[in-house]
Amino acid sequence: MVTKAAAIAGPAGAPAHEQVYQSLRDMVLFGALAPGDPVTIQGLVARMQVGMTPVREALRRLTAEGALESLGNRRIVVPVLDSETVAELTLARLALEPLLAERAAERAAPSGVAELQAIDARLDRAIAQGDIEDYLRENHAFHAGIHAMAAAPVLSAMTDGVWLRFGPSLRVVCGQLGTAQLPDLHKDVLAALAAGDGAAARAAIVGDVSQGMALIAQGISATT
Amino acid sequence: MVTKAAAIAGPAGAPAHEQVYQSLRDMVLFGALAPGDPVTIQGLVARMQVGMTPVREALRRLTAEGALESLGNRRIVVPVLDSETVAELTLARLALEPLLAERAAERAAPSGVAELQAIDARLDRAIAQGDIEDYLRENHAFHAGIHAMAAAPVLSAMTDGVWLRFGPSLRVVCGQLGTAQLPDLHKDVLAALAAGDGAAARAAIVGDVSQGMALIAQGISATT
DNA sequence: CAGGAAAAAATTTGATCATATTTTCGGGTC
DNA sequence: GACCCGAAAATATGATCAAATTTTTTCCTG
Repeated sequence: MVTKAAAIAGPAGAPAHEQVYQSLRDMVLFGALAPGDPVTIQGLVARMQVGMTPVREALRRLTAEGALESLGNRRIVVPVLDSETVAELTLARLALEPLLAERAAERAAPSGVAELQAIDARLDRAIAQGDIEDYLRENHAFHAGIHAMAAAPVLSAMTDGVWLRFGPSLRVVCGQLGTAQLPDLHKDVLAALAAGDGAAARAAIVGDVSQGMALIAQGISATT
Repeated sequence: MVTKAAAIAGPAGAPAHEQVYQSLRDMVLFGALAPGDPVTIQGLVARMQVGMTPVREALRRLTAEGALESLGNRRIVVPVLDSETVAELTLARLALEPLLAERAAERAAPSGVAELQAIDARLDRAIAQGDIEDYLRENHAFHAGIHAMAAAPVLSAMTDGVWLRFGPSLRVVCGQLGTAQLPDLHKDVLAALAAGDGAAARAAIVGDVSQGMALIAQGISATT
C-alpha cells in the first residue's frame, strides 16, 4: 500500500523527530501503512524532508511501542498479526479499557460528554458514507477521549500502544468488510458516561472491544 | 546518585544503540539511576564510548517505554513517581501480571519451575545478606521467568514497561527500609506453578504485587 | 555603600545534517 | 546448489547550528 504522504505534518515548532513520529503514528493508526509493508529509513528521508537522525529516532520509538517491528536483519516492517497475537491484544484491551471507561464515567464532565457525542456523530456519518479513514480517525478520537477523561496517563499510554499494534490490521479488515457491520456500542457508552454509571460504561466498552477484536480475528483467519 | 558505569555492556555483535539501551535499562531497573537524576546525551557519549546517534536512539526508546521522562525543555530525567502514578502502576500490574501467572501455571514445564526455584534461592540469599542490587536482579529475573512461561510476548512487553517505570523508586524504597520486610510470596507462586494451579498462581501474584507496590507507595509518601 | 533584580555574555547541552564504514540482499557464475 | 561480487540500505561518527541554562555584570534602589 504505502500511500505517499508528502511531507511531515505537525506543530511547526516541534523538533523534527517528533513530527516524523507523529506522521508515522498517524499512518499506522489510520491505514496509510498495511501489515507487512517495509519501512525504510531512506524512503522516509526522501519522502519527508529531513535527515536520517530524526527518522531513526522516530523509528526506534515506534518499534519500542510495538507499532513497527524490527526484523533482526536491519529491516523494519509493519507487523503482521497472527491469531495468537490478536488474542493477546484482546486480553490487553479487555484488561485496560474497561478500567479506563469506569474511571471516565466517575469523572465525566458534561462538556466532555458533549464533545464525545460530536465525535460519535461524525463517526456515524463516516460509517454511512463508507469512509474508512474517517471512521478510523473518529473511532480513535472517541476512545482516546474516554481515556483522557479517565485521568490515568500511564494506563492511557499503555492502551495507546495496543491500538498502534492492531491499527494496520483493523484497516485491512475494514477494507474487506466495509463499514457496514462495524461495532457501535458508543451510544451505550455515552449514556453511561452521562449518567456517571461506571459499571455500565465498563460493560459497554467490554462489548465494543470484544466485537471489534473479534472482527479483526475473523479477518486475520480469512487471510491465512 | 548517578553511579559511573564505565562502558557499555552487552553482546559484542549487537549494534551500539542496542547495547546502550541494555545498559541504560539495567541502570534503571537495578538502581544505578535514582528518581530525578538527569540523563544527558553528552554525558552518556562520554561515559560509554559511542557517538551521539546510538545514545539518542536508546534514549528515545527508553522514553517511549516510560523508563525515562522527557521534560519539555530538551531535558531528560529519571521519573519521580507521585502517589497517583504509583496507584496507576499498581492497577496496571494487577491487571496484567495475575493474567500472566495464570497462563504460566497452565503452561509450566518442570524444568522451568526448577529454574525459578534456583532464582528464588539466590533471591533469598540476597535478602539475607541485605544485598539490594542482587535482590532487585533476582526478583526481576523471577518475575520475568514467569512471564516468559506465559508465552504472551505482547503482555510481557507491556509488563516490562511497567517495571521500568517503578524500578528506580523500588530501589529507593529498598534503601530506606532494607531488604528485611520485602514481600516474598514466591514460595506460594512456585507451588502453584508446580501444581499447574492457575487460580492459586494468580492469587499469589496478586498478593506479591500488592505488597510490593504498597511498599513503594509508603516510601513515596514518606519522602513527600 | 550594600543588596537585589534585570540584562547580557558564556557555557553547556540538544538537534540536525553530511559523510564514511559496515552489513545485507540479489544476481550471476562456476 | 554453493560461492562471489556489486548495489543498496543501515549503522555510526564528528561537525555544525540552535536553544536553554547558568553565571556574570551592571544598574537601580534603599
